[in-house]
Amino acid sequence: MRLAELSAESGVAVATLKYYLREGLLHPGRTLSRTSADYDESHVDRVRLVRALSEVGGLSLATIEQVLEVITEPGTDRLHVLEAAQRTLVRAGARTPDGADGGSTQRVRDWIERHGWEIDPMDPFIDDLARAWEACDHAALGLDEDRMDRYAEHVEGIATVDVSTVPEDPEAAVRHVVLGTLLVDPVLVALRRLAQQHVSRRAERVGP
Amino acid sequence: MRLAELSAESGVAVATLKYYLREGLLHPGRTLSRTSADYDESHVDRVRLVRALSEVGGLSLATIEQVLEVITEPGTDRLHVLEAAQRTLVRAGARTPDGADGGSTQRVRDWIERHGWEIDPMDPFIDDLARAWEACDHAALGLDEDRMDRYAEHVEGIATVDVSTVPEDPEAAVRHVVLGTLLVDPVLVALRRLAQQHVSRRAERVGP
DNA sequence: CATCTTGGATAGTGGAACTATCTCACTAGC
DNA sequence: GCTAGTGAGATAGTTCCACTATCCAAGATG
Repeated sequence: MRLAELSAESGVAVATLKYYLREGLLHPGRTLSRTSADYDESHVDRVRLVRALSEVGGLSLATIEQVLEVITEPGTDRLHVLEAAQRTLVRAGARTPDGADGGSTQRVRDWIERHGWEIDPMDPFIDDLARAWEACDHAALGLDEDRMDRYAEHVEGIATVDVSTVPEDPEAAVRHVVLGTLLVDPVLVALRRLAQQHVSRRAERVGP
Repeated sequence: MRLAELSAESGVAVATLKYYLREGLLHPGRTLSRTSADYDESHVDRVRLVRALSEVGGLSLATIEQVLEVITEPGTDRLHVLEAAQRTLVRAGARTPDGADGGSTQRVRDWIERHGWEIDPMDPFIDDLARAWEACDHAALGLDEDRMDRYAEHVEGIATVDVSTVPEDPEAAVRHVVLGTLLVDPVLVALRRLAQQHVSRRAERVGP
């Protein structure tokens, strides 16, 4: 198919597709002549994935490029699947260069240990959690360790579902973990809003 | 305190604080003379909140302005606390103007009904969920209704914790719900990453 | 053959979030 | 009192990002 057809198929403007080609987000089509190239289903899929990561996942195009690099690159050996995926996710989530201060990071490490989770103490998501927790503190939301325990219990259930659905094939696994993490996040966020509605409505009916 | 002190206290550049003042994100200090104004703790808190919503929550300054408007505005009556909060959150989460197509929205409505949640069929988060779910479909992540049920079960637990921690006072409640939703999202996202690590490591030790 | 597309290259646009400069009143030190 | 320096406010400029519009030459189309 030609670029204009790819545009029609994916709903993305031709000029934008050219831009994606330039930026390396979209692999070039098979050049037929100086004025025509052939694109196939893989291009449609790719464009849709880029749009999904951008619009639903909220990632920047630069980040998307890195994500694509990892999930399309073969040669990840079986043992390091999750490791590779996590490394990608770390870079995908990188927001500000400045980390949380040492104190709040230590609080997270302590909490993890007390909670009984087996996590590498240098895991970069510890820093993310520390920053997010700290922000809740400043806003006086009363997010204490007890409430964190209760959240963690439910999140562990979610993670169990996540892990149980990872395919055997190592290459598919990296793709699944990376995309499953990035794209399911918004699903869970929306579910949380809906569940809050349901729960509070139920409480209202039962309560006063 | 003077603007320079507020800057030192909050770690935000003076020029940026001036910009926030111009944009109405920061309430003006008490003007002492043509060349000095007095800022207090409320300003420090406000700046930290803006930074938290921006850096941790990933909101745009325009959105933050709307959020601040709602949580600082008094006069929300007791009954409409959650409604007001949800309306704010809808606007806070608004990304792209185009919604999901009718089919995938209907699937979400059907799923909600089968799942037994009591949700307004016109709730705007249904559209968010539809879009996010659709994106997972395109990526072939195998997110079927069964897996959605399992996610929902755990998310309901999270929402129960959320609702149980909302304060009685209606004004405090709006603030708590809005900020608690926006700022705790990143906490849960980070927790999910860590929990995946923990769960998969545990599975590895038990399994092959 | 004349016209219309197409792919590729280059430059321009608009919005967001700052940042730098300028002016002028005020204040502190002498 | 006088001068040097600082702070507040206003204005204009910068940087980055994600596109978008224009141009051109080669090739397809009628």
